[in-house]
Amino acid sequence: MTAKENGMTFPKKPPTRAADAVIATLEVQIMSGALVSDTPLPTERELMKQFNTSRTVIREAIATLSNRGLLESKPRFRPIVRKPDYTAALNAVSGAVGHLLSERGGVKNLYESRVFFERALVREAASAARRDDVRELREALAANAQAIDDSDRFHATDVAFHGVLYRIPRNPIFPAVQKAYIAWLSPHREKMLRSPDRNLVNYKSHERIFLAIEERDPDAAEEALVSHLRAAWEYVRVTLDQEPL
Amino acid sequence: MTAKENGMTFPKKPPTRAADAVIATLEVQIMSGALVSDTPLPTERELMKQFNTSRTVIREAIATLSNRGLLESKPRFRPIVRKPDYTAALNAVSGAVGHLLSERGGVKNLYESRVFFERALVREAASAARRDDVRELREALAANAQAIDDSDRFHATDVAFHGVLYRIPRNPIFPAVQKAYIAWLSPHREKMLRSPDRNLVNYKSHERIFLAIEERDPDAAEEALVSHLRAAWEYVRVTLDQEPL
DNA sequence: TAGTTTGTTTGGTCGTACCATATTGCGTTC
DNA sequence: GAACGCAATATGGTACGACCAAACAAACTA
Repeated sequence: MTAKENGMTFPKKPPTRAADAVIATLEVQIMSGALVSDTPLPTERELMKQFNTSRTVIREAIATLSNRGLLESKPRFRPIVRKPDYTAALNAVSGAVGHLLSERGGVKNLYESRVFFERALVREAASAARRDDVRELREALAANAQAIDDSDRFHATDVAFHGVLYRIPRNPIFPAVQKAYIAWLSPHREKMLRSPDRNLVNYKSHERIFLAIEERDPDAAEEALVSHLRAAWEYVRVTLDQEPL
Repeated sequence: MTAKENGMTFPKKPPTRAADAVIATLEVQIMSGALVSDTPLPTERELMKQFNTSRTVIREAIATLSNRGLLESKPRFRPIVRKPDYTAALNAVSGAVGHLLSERGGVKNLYESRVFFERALVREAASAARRDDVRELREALAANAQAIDDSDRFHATDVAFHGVLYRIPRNPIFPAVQKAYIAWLSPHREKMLRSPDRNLVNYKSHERIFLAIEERDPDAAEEALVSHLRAAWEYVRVTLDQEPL
């Protein structure tokens, strides 16, 4: 009698790994808050008693959860529980994306997607920004202006200015997207030399964008944003000495 | 002689796990093509000879790479090498995103981001679509029309129609984004009842979008897209019986 | 030749052991 | 009594060896 005829077992046996159970349970405990965020996980030997399984399984589960971003494990320390937000989620792909960026056109594709996204952002801002948003944007612009002489501070205020744009639609996903762009593109940005001259040019661009938004002119805002980012891209490309991106 | 006195030990020893070396090596081999995509990895016992290490380390490395998306491992089969593309990258976040969706407003945020993204897509299509793009869109629309009576086929052609929009900017990231949206939102879509009536309404929306694009009218295209997706959302929301999304 | 059986390979799990480092706790010293 | 230093312990990282069950491959039978 073969297994086939025997029991009307599941048509498909669920190939369930023991580790999966542990993973699932821990996952639920983390997401439900039973395991508090930012606190260390119980020790491995504790968990193996708890789940009545071997350390192998526990360690595999920890590795998996760690790679999924629900745990943060440093070499010789207890893993830290991390209830992920959208930022962490996007962060989890950073490894895979890193490779894509190293391929031909990878960075350009990502940068173009950013331009595409921010174009839509400034249109949205120009047509739907609240008074508070405009004020916030104005303040970010002012801070940007005062940092023209200080390239480090300029970069920070630059990011902050764009960050306001990402917040205006009030969708928590968007700021996470910005962080992802920053994480993935900044390594390339850092290669470009900074100078007050460039800062001034960029500030002027920000000013144009802001004014267009303030005047509720989506087309002008989009155009300003595009020329701003395209120019920055050209600058990066040239600075990197024709490196085939 | 202890290891301490012996080697001119680094001021900071890089907390290098043995598994990391294996991971790095395999990573390079996969990305460089030395390990061909879609082929099975060598057996674990083979790898442990190759790297002169224990199976423990090999398995940890496999688990890590698997979670990073460079390997695809089914329960009792050899892991399959997968050189990741953007789709795989976004796929890697699906786990974390899944939980976010279950929280209040999660699905709505994601859906809104899709609306936001596709708004920009149709604008782009209306202003920059090539003749071929328009033709492709027309064909997708025709296929959509012929599937109104068949809800399953309608859904497929619906996705395909939107898919053309994602391809028009010719950025490989975008189709990956669409796949991610489909994967994350379709579970909710499946809850809604389908009917030729709804299909007809949706088809009409697609038609409006197409015509606006054909006439190179970004504003009209955007408006048509927004009303299309917002209506679909309302329908989902109502169908789900006020479930707090 | 087709289908079955048997033997081997291989991934999944387990237990134990050992090392190096973190952590803890105790005892010394000021 | 508090601060410091040092030893004991706890804990994570690695390794070895074993067993099981499923998958795979080969031999075998009808």
